[in-house]
Amino acid sequence: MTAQPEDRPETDQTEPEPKFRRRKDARPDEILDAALDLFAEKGFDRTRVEDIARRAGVSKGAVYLYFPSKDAVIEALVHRAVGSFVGKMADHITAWRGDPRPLLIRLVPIFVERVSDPRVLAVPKLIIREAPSHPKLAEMYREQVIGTAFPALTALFSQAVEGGYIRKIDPEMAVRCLIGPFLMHVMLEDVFGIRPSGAAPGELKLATLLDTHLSIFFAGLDPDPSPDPSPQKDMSHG
Amino acid sequence: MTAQPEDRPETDQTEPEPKFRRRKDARPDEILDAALDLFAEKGFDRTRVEDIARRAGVSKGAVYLYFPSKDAVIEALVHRAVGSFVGKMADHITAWRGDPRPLLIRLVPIFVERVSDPRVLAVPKLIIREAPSHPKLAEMYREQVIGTAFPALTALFSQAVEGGYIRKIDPEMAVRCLIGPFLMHVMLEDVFGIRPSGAAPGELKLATLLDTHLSIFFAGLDPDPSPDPSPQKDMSHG
Amino acid sequence: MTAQPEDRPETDQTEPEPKFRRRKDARPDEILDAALDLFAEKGFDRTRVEDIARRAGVSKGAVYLYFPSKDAVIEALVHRAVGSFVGKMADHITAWRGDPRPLLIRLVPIFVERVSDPRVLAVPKLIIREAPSHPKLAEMYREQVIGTAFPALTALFSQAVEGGYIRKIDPEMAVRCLIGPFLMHVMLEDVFGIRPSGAAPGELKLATLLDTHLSIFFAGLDPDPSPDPSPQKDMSHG
Amino acid sequence: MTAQPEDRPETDQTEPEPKFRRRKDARPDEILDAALDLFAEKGFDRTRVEDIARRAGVSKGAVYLYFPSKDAVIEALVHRAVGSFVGKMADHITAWRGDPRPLLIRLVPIFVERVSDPRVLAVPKLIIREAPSHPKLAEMYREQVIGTAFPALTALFSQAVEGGYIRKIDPEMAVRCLIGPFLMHVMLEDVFGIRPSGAAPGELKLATLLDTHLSIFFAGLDPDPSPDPSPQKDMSHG
DNA sequence: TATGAATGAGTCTTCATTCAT
DNA sequence: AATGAATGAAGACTCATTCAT
Repeated sequence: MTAQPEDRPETDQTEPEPKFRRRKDARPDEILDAALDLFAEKGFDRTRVEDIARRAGVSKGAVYLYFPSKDAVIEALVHRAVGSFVGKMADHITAWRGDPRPLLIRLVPIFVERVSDPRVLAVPKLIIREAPSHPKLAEMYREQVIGTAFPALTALFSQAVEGGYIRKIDPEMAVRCLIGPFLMHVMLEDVFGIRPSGAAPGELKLATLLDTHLSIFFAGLDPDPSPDPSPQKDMSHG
Repeated sequence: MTAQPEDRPETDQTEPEPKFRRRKDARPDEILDAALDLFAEKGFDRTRVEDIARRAGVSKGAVYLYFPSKDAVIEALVHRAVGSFVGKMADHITAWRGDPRPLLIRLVPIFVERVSDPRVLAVPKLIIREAPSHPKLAEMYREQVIGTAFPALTALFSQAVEGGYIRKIDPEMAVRCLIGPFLMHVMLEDVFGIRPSGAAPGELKLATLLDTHLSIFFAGLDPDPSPDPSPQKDMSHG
Repeated sequence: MTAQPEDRPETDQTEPEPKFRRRKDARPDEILDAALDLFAEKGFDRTRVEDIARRAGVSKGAVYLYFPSKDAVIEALVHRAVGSFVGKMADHITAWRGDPRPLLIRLVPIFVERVSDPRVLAVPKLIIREAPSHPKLAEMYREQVIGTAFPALTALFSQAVEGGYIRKIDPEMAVRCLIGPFLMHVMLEDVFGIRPSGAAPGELKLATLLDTHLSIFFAGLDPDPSPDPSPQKDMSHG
Repeated sequence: MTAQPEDRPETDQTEPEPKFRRRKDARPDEILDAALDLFAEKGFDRTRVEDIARRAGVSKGAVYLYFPSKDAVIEALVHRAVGSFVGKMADHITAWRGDPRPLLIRLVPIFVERVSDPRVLAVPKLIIREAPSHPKLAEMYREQVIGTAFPALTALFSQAVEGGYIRKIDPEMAVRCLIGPFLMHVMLEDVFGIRPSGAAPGELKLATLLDTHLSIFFAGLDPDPSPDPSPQKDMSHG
């Protein structure tokens, strides 16, 4: 998942005129940044093109200089967000053989760090909201992001089950179990403003979630000790 | 979470006039049902009051006979959905002492069955989408549903950790790990149309997820055996 | 060529409420009348939908209750105008055999009387102006009006030439010679405000044109007497 | 009626710098040519200044270097078109005494040849269309062209009637009868794409019209022979 | 109660015109 | 002289809401 809006400011530093900057090439990104903020805040339909323009520091008409329509703005937003990040991660995952946990222990923190950037997280959150009215968005994201990451993870679990490295579980479902807690965590904050006790507004404490989740998930993946006659695990409950 | 719109038609049978103005008092619910379908399909902003009216089989003006505004419709929708279900469940959870797994193994399937009803699931999905433009909705849902269920589950894990029934994990995060996979599963279907291989459109295969998830999650909750060899687990719970 | 907007006012007299008249069926025509006036006055592009609405005594939105778009208004205008008048005239013309002059001396005044109604004349004038931006309009008029009348007149002259009733002229061109003077007359007034000396603004003095034109045109049609001295003209027709 | 835009390119050959800023003073004319094409094709309102600029091969801003506004462009167009042609013709006409036919048989073909140039014809066609929104245009054309030509022709017929050279007709109307067929012919092609059978698209076959029209019109002008058997017509003039 | 015609505020989009470069 | 990015006023169209019937 996504955008690197932080890259642009640096190039601006060298610009001689900070006032009337006709930085034709920077404008689209500035507009997208403004749009992302507003869409995340009020939703696509409640955001006026003029709002986007104002926040980007340009006039209403300028938006149409770079994007043919309001719909094109949100589409460009998603397009910009789907970078090579997921592809690279998927490659690593696909190449892996054996117990997935050593790989995940390295990769999940990278993923977590990435989604810790509100701007990065904003895109999938936006897609979740606008999917019914903008199927194109969901389609793009599915093709470029979900469709790359999920099959890779599914294959990872699949070969691990076959190799006996982990418990016999449905690989597709395991992927949902791996990622789900992060989604839950993020949505709880985004939709209801519910944060872990002690977290400041906007603070996600993803590290705590990561620790808790992986400690449970990884332990839960251990192969069933049945070939081992000693009954050290007691499942005799309800 | 929750309407049972299918219940109403039966009660209508007892009405004396089945021809004229039948189900007079059912109108609001019919309108809400129509609205729910449309909001789920196209989102709140893209649904016209006239669409709702048409689908409910009434005139545009009739909607305003029962609801003062379009916003009131979506609010009533959420209001109707938050019944006593969650409260009852929360009571059970709060009363529980000891290993949470025996309780969860009973409760989770009930929860799963409930969210298997598309109409029930439609409400939280709607809230997720409309939250930024309708904070009231999220607020209601947080107060009545999330705010009841999550603290109860948190307390459940909390006492279990304290009692040594499960691994030492952050209880708030554990709740996210418990529910997250279901959210992930549902959103994958809803937003991207991604279903487990072999599932028909609309089919959720929640049972498979439930099996996989709980087998991992429950095993993952086992107290770490190494630092604490003595099985001090107390099974005396109610 | 053709609306009869004058028919409606009479039916209104019987209406009980002159104020809030929800005469759903009269509205479209009122809107078309307003639109015709304004289009004729300022052109299609310079006329705002709100102008039309105001002149028709309704709100902007009401226009969209009856017409899906501004384009649809001008199209409906032309559609309404192409009535059966031309068809009936064309039938008479087509049925005629022999010297065309006795027929024309009856028909042309009827045509002239018809185009004396400013509302009737407004439509072809509008089409002339909007043809490049609304090819559909020109197409409709060509199919229903021009394409009916001109071929009929061409055939009329054609058979007259063959029968030796008139001079050997190109029938297609003769039609242009028959109608052209009226077009010239009308455009002179419409475009440049040039009227015959002594005519009041808006007054067309079509009768004078008719007299002059037909006296010249009819005399001009006489078969050339020199090569053929015998008056073989056959006046025995319907 | 009249521009000769084709004249300019030749004069450019004498320019010393064919590479840089060639035809500097030709720019306005190039812009007008581009504008004329586009106005004729899509109408004034549907033509964007940028379209004109692009077709003229200059930037949008350049148009404003030569013309203060879009309206000024169309006005310049008409201004450029009203040359001395009409004036000279009118002088000839005004000077004439006696039967107008010998004069017309010479002049009408010249007029016809002139309007055979699409660029020349484009201007009056444009005026017809834009008259309601640009009264200034019609005014200019009326003053310079119509107001010169029509009175001259009217006087021509007037003196001919008085001298007994032609039938007693209304001179003003006779002018309409003389020019009308050409207008009809041209509009039929322009508005409805209706051409004489056998004519290629854009081909006007004005010669055929001219033959037909003048043969009828001239014969039609003959003084009524009945009351006066003696052929008093005097054709002896230059 | 119920209807649906009517309203008009709100928003996207276009484009003539300006102006820094 | 020339460019084209930028502006913002203007206008088509939508739709929540009202209200006469």
